[in-house]
Amino acid sequence: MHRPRKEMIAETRAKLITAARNAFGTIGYAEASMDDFTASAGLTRGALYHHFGDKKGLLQAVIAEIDGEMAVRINEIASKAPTRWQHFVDECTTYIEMALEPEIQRIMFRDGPAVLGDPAQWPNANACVGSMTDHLTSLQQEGVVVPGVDPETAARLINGASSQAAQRIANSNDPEATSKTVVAAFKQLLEGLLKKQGPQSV
Amino acid sequence: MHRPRKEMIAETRAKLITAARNAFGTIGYAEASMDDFTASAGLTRGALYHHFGDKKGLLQAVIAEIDGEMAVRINEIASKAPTRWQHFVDECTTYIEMALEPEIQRIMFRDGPAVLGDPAQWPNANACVGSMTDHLTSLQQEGVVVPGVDPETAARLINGASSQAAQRIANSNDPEATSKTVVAAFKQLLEGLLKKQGPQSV
DNA sequence: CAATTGGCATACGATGCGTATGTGAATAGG
DNA sequence: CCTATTCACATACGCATCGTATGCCAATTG
Repeated sequence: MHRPRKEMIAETRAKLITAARNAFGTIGYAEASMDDFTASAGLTRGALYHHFGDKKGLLQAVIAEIDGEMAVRINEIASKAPTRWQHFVDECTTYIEMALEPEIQRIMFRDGPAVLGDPAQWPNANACVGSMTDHLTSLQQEGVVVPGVDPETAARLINGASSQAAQRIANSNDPEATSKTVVAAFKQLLEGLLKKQGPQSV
Repeated sequence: MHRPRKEMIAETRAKLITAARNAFGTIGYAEASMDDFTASAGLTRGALYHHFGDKKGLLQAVIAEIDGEMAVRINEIASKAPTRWQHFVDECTTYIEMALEPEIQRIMFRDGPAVLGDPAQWPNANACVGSMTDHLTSLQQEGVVVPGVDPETAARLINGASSQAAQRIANSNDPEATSKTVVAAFKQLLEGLLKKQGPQSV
């Protein structure tokens, strides 16, 4: 019987990540007491330090998990759109939709950068940008996107605009209406990447 | 002699703000000990609590000061460009340049949002966005910018892209070269706001 | 079955925070 | 000019949280 041991360990890690994710996503990283949320998982800080080194290490694990989930959702969008460009646009709007969740805003956009620094430097947490970069690269090779721009750079800039878009919608009095306005402006900005004439010809 | 009293008070406030700004901008908000940086200003936490209520209140004051300085620099750029659109673009690139400073990245883009929430909701700290919004509104009325988009929304999205642009340049191995690439991509995105044909006719 | 690993808890010291309270100097009123 | 009061700021205390050092028990290994 080799499994129970390994299973229990994995379960402990998962419980810690889940408990921390709940705490970080609601009251925030700084306000989350390690004693409190480890206790809510039926554990102590001893387990936390053993598995993740410190509070920042646990945050990294939480972020890696969320990033993975976001990447899955981004990739699920695939191939429903009539053109590759439209597909890319859909990907972006999906990203904005995900970014509407308070947990994602708090952990990925606010506390994460404050504690771990520039998100672009995070290990194991750039799946979404990677996906967008790939698509931009393809679109550029196909002649849909203007040749001058660096795909990864563009993906990063779009990411920044996306997160602002999501925050604006989420903090609005009328999210439904604001969403229309914001997404329209966002798509307009994306138009800047298109070659003049014939975006829908590919 | 009514002055010395008021002057001393103002000086105390200024010293606290300056000391906090240095601490927040270098080691970061969370790591900055109130005992330490008040002492470095020749004061104690008593003065801090008296004037600013708590650590967050002091951060708000620091942010208001930085925002004011950024707005001044943005407005100084005025009227050097041949067209109003070019003027707006220059404003954006100036914003990116300012955002290259580690102190601004740390306080305005990372710690600030984590501690005080969405920057769009900050009181007394939206001068830059306000300025950009005004220019976009004018440009739209003049027919340079496409009519559909909401100016403030667009300004916010551009702001998000700008901060990403700055972070990418600042964290690059070769900031000079990266700056060219990033600014080029950024300007390309801005093109999306222009009406087709004749951007330089106004 | 004995030895050892390691997953996790407990205990301790240190640090930083918020509040309550104290103090001395500057102002205002008579 | 003298007294009372305000108020800017310091000091003192208790509490929460963190990191580390240590201990224990179950599970694996040979």
